Amino acid sequence: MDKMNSTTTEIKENEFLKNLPQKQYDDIIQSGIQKILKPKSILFRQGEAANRCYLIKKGHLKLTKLSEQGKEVIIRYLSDGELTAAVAVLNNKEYPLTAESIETTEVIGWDKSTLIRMMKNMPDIAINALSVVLERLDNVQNRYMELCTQRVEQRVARTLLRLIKTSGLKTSGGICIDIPLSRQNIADYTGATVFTVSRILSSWEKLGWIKSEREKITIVDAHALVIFADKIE
Amino acid sequence: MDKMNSTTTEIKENEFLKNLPQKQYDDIIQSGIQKILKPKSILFRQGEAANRCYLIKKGHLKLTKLSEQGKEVIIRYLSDGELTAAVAVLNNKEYPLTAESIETTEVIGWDKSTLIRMMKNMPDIAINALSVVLERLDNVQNRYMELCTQRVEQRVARTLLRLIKTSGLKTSGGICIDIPLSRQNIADYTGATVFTVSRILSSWEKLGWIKSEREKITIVDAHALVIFADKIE
DNA sequence: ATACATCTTTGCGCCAGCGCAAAGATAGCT
DNA sequence: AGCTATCTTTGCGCTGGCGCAAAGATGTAT
Repeated sequence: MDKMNSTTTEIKENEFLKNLPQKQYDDIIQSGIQKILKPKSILFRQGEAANRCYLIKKGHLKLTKLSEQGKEVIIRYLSDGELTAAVAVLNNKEYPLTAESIETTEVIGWDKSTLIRMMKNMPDIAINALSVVLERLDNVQNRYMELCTQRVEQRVARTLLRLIKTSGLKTSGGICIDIPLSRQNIADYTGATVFTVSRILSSWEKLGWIKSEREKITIVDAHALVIFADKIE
Repeated sequence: MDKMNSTTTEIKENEFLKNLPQKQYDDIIQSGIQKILKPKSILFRQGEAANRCYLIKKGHLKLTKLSEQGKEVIIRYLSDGELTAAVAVLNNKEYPLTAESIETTEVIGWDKSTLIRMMKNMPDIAINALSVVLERLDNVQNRYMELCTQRVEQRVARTLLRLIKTSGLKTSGGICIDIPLSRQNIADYTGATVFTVSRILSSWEKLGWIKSEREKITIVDAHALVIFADKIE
């Protein structure tokens, strides 16, 4: 059992704190505030004044936005090494979305003045941050395009494949997605409804492509899913 | 007749080159390559090796992505003061999308080494760039949410209102969107089809909310459109 | 002027996916 | 063990918006 990684175009090659001398690295870690979140707790909430940005040391966060109709949309799942809420801090605004921990999650937070000071003293940090954010932008733009051009089935397939990359765990029965993931979550993430997602997953289970339990999905035949996701019709 | 601006939450408050001493400003401009694009010409194409990033001095760019099915999706319209393709340059990749000029457009381009050097010497540049990109990320995430939760009519309404902010021109008959904008463009931008967009605009024209000619739209009753865009049902 | 290309409109049929309802499955709590 | 809360599945009807076809409108080149 080991973490999946690499092999595809979406490798996590941008780390916020990469390429830094040990001394600077230590300094940065020191000047931040450590937090340990219990599962399912809120790190910050959409609409609150944004005073800190966070780096995930360990665990996973779910980023969601609430639409005016009160529907929750999942913008992204974040895992270790990723940065969030830089927007808000830099531009002195409200948090544009809500961040909730999935499991026990450790983060480091910096406030605006500290962040700015660090970036002015160590330009590499600003460059790294830029690189991380650009990667994220690219990701959302790709999903925006998919939402415009593909139908639900394909989007769900791609979503599962993406989740494998960040949270896949090899097991004897296939690759298991190592975070609790309900049908509703997938629906909120892909712009669909629970019902449709449930029907789709059921059909894939019948085909033997996946196995699923409550809030847990194991991909048995990833290849079949890849073919399906890339299928043009 | 004057350019619209401000009044709303989406003020363009992040400029790549703001807060810089004149000397540095001049230095930066000097080290870039000026280009003047004729209308409808390609600045860079999706998939090409990315060697430069660009700042728009004057004019408008249309950013599009081609889906695997060959459908064009409009990711964004950019206007003066905005930055593009930083992704590609920083991460040494291909351009993730195509940039095409709408009218005659002036840009300045920097290559990777120049950009990095500038950011290391003048951290404010990296911070500004970060701020610009974060603003863009926020924008796409909002539109992603809209695509997930709203129906075509509302998305089109919001799109027109957004375009007013960056490219609106007050005229006697209302606010005109000052770039050639076809039904197809709006469809590609909102994740809809030409037909649906055409029907929607026709109905609004009957209601007296807008007036339209070929590739040109004038908003007569912006207020009605705002009410409609915010309507929860 | 004429021809060609592109953009726009409208009718009509169709279906992917939603919405609701209701029942079954699974987990946590006392 | 039993109760409650949450998650999942499935049937069924409905519709927003797509897809196609075909005609009209507007702009551009020869």
